[in-house]
Amino acid sequence: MIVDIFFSKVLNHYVEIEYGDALRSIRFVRIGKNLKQQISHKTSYEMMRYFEGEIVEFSSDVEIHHLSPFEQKVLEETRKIKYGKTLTYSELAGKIDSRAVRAVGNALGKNPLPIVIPCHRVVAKNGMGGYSLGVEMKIRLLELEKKAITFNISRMNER
DNA sequence: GACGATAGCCCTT
DNA sequence: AAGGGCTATCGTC
Repeated sequence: MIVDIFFSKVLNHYVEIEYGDALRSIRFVRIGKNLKQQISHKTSYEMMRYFEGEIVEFSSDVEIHHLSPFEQKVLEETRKIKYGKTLTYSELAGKIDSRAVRAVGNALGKNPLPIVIPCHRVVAKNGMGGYSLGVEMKIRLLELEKKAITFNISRMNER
């Protein structure tokens, strides 16, 4: 088992990424008890670039087999949401042929791999909805992506 | 059975 | 127009 760690300026948090056979868990910690950066895995580099404002699609395999079938379906569907896009809880439910809108929210709350499984891109129909790591962080992530997208568009228009 | 990271309706100010 | 109460819905615990 490997644990990678680096500091994210935008979030003002350390990011701890645990690998087993595949990507196992991602956690954010505020205070580093003299944590030193340690990066050995491709996904960790991708995450660093993500936080720098690059438009990144994550490639790694993901360990979620310990979760219920429903939760796995929700998270797999969430994974398909493209960078900078958002979906509502009910739209996501519809995609997996369910009307359990609130159960979707509950499943997302158990997401062991935030960012890589972009649960911050699932929002309420009228408003932001919740986020297990605090709505503040959700907002910051969505803003990061919005900026990255508009920056990219303005670069395209330069030529 | 109760509880949600929901949503829609209906009522009041 | 904004906010509060009520209810349908359904997967977890």
